[in-house]
Amino acid sequence: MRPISRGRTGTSETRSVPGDGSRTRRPMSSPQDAAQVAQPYPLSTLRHSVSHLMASAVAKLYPGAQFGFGPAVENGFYYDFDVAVPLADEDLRKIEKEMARSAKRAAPMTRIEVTRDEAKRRLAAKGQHYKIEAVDLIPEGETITFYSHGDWEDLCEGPHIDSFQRPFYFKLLSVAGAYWRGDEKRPMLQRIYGTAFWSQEELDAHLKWMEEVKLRDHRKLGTELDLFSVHGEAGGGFIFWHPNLGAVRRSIEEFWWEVHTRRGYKPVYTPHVSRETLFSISGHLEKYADLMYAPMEIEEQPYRVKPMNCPGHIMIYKTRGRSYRELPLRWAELGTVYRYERSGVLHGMLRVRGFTQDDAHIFCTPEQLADEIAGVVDLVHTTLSTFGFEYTAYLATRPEKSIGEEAVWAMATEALKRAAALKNLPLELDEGGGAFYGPKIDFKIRDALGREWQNSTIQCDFNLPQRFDLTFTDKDGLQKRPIMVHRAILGSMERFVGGLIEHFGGRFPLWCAPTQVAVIPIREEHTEYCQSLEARLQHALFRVDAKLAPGHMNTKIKEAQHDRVPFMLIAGDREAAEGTVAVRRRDTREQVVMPFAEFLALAEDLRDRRALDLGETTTARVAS
RNA sequence: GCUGCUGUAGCUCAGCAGGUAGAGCACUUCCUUGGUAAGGAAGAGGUCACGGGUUCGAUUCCCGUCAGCAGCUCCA
Repeated sequence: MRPISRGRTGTSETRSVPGDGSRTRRPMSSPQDAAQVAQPYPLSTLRHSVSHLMASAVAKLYPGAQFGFGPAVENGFYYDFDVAVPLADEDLRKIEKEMARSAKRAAPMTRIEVTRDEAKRRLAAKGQHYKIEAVDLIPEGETITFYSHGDWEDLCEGPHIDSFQRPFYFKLLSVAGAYWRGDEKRPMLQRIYGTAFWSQEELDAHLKWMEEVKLRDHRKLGTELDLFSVHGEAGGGFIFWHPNLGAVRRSIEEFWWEVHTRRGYKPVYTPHVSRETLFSISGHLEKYADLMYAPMEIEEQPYRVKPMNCPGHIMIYKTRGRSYRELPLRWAELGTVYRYERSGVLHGMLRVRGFTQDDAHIFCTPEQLADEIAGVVDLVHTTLSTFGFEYTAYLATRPEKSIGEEAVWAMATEALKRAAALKNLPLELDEGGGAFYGPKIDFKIRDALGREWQNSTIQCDFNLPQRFDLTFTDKDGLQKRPIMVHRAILGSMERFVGGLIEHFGGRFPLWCAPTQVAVIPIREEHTEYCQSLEARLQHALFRVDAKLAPGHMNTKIKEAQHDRVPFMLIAGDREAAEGTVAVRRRDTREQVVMPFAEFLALAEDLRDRRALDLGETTTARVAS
């Protein structure tokens, strides 16, 4: 299906939607992909064919163009070109027009088989040296084919649609650089992304979905809702959390500590800077040197800012002898780490240089491993479902380059499997995807827009306990080595909250919304009553925005709507006299009048059980 | 880091073939006392990202730096 993209698998085909910034946040198929009506060819075949059509248009418009690969991808297709001039958006429109013309002119697509030499001869005749290289990537013994339409032909395994006479709808979306064969040491080509569908409706729906993605972009909402900022003066990749997002984070942290405390985790705090020695014992200096910041000198000793929290937790473990009686130890830290990321990869809150992991380490015996992992699986479920995420779990097994005895790997992998089985967690297999120091379970969550990202992880580690010579005294009096489990559920506060902004489109559930209740007086003389509402709400620990400044009620309602405040309480003569409030929920224009105490009880209930919705009111009368 | 693009008021953006700038929203003040998404008027706000260069003169042209955007490569 993607013959000419042989040699490239996976990652790049997940990047077709603008606004996507990281591999851990791949856009999945938009809903339209699934909705297509029965066609003789899969959508990907159409898209791949359309990429050929695009290539032929580029060949015509930009003589001398060299061609790379042009596969169908998740949400469309791309083709890489080496053309002398940088392509801009206007060029895309030009190419689209030429595509439409040549689709009419040169409708049928035909396939021919050639020998390896013939293939190279044909490509050499056109001076297509990337394509000649591509021929060499085709395994010996495989049939080599060209597909053509009109006077354009392309090395390609197919399949393709039979003819551009079939109705189809396409759009070219963006252009950006891409290294030839994904190798940064090779020349950079220009990649044009596009998409195609069988019907105009599907194309429109997809474009609309892309618009929605753009509207929800956490960077856009970050400005619009006064959530966070980054500053040139402070350097890229460092997030400044504004009070609004601070409130969101605090709520999440409280929730996080709550569920962790329930599961027997204890808080620890470790320094941000340590002597380099610590990281050379841990091996980070060697393994992760390129992501660590340069040393700073303190009294002639090199110190480093921490890229990970684990060595710190290990220091605590090692302060005294440990008995089997006290295992498992579960130590948690919202630990802020700093990692060097190349400037070009920084992306809002999703890819930064300083971030806070919701980290924890479990020190346990091999016998305890499965139960401990099962506990984390529970915790992952509790946490993710609170935000309305569905997820898939992947068991990542031993990679080629790894350390540790086979028996230990087998034991830990078995423990992961057993834990999953215990919790009825289906596991997909990620063969050889484990860390070099142990197997793991990764969780991929699916957000409200159908995009997938990876945050939660449970990793067994045989390496660090060994490097730091961790021991515990077992029942039999022998010194034994504990297993260390690294686990993060949210991943990092930055990435998780950045993703949450998009998942909720800025409309946070009540429990973590920046402002939870707006109080709006109808006239200035209702200020006093509104102040009393504000005080009572604040006393109940709600974040309240009492809009008491002079100004019109309508404007205040508009502001609260803009800020996506879950509840608006509006109060005038009647409400002040009766001790009631007119409650208006976000996303509806309806209001219900109820006694303030009733509202308070309702809101507290929604908040305290961290409901995703804003509830319903059945008892109160609808305001006239 | 690489390729391409971008940086003008708090935000969204005009403008300038080189003669130091404008709109809407937001903000301030005054008027408006309004029952569910923008009442009216006036005002304030800019070293046109920063540093060099070319020029009589640079926000505009050139170079560099910083930051951002779309990707590539790599990760929570």
